[in-house]
Amino acid sequence: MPNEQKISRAVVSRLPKYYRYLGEAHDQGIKRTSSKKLSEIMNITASQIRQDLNNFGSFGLQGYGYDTELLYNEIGKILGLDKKHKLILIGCGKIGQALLKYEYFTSRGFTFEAAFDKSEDLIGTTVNGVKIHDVSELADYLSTHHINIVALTIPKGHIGNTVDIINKSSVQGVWNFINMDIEFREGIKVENVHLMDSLMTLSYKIDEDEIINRYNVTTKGEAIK
Amino acid sequence: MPNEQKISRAVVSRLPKYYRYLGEAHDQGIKRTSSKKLSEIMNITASQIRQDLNNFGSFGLQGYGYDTELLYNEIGKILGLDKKHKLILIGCGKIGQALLKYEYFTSRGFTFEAAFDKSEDLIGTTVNGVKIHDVSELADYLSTHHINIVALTIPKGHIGNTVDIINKSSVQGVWNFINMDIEFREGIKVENVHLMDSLMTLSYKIDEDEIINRYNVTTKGEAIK
DNA sequence: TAGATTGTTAATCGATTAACAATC
DNA sequence: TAGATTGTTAATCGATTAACAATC
Repeated sequence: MPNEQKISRAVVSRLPKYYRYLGEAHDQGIKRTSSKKLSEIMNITASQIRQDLNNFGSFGLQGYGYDTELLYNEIGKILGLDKKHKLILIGCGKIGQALLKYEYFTSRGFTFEAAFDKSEDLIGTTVNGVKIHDVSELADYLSTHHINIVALTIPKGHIGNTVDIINKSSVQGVWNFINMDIEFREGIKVENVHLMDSLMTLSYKIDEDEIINRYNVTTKGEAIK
Repeated sequence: MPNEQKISRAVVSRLPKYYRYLGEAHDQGIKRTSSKKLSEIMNITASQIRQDLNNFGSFGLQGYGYDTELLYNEIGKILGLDKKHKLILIGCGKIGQALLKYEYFTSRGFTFEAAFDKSEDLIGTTVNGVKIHDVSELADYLSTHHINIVALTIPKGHIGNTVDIINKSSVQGVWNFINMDIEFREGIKVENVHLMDSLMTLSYKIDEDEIINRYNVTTKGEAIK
């Protein structure tokens, strides 16, 4: 609150990657690492790694480097993985069910407490131990259970009053798989997974050289010569 | 080739977003727009929008703005959406099947030609009209069919020689849902969907203020006063 | 001790924002 | 014509890289 010095999104986006590589190193029994060693396996400069870490503290030792496990755990704490996170799922289509079944989330402290759908065929059934409720019970559920994160996996056209219900709850974050940007109330953090955007980006990359050339030649005089 | 002036990743990541908003405006019958109007609905500065577009050409008219449909189509072309893309799916779990069923991909020219899995229960069946083959036929399939993009949705531990097979094929891009960074041969473009990273990022955002405070107080002297 | 590597400051590079002439 | 808005150049801001003193 006093020192509201935000960390840049570029840094934050690298944290899970550090966590992943440190976890692998730790699993391989590597007790000690350094910004130089990490930079080689991660394709990030050693300087950037040290700068990134220094946003949060000093975790290394001069002349030695970093203790793999210690750094792994520290980054885990920065990412909030030392806490339990309670999730609910709204929308139990294929993607939603995939999330319910992905054990890796549970092992990192993210557990689905309930799921919601409007399909009669799904309501009352259970996926990986998680019960699917009628979505009409959503507002009531959220007012009687403390939930940290909502995973939103309903089709774009079926949102209805879901956003309102979430805004009136004490939910802290929304993991949004719907292919649109949704504004929630102040205080609710949003992380988007826009699959269509991702696929379009891949399509762009594939033809990038050709595309740049096309537009350079067409529109920029000097590019012809 | 002559003017290999790469476009920054920051710009590229905004292109699908422009495409999305322009598509919505077009659907609403809005014939004409401007960097100012777009900036208001997209929370991007007008200046940045104009800079981004100018990487590819001049699509507007002074004093007028942009023709919604024209700009929509131009960005579509930049993203390669004027071409057909043939995909195959490797790994027919829940996420894979979700991809097979998502009609929006097809409507943008991305079609799944075949799917592969190792489960006896799935081989020979069909999901949304796409036949599931034995993964042992993958190398043979890729050598006899021209495929642009591979969607990789197998569990981390079951990769086997899949990467080798892809590297030996003429595939242009890999849409990777496996929670690890995979190096493919030169020329194959990769787009990652790291769901665990995404969820960790959300977890970070939720506790961001607290985390920054914790580390500031602990490690930075001046933050205490 | 000599070598290694951090934490951190300074330099560079790149991306975003501002400004404005051109012109519809 | 007057007003609007582009395309583009210049200014600013922020992120990355380089350098190095501190020190294990």
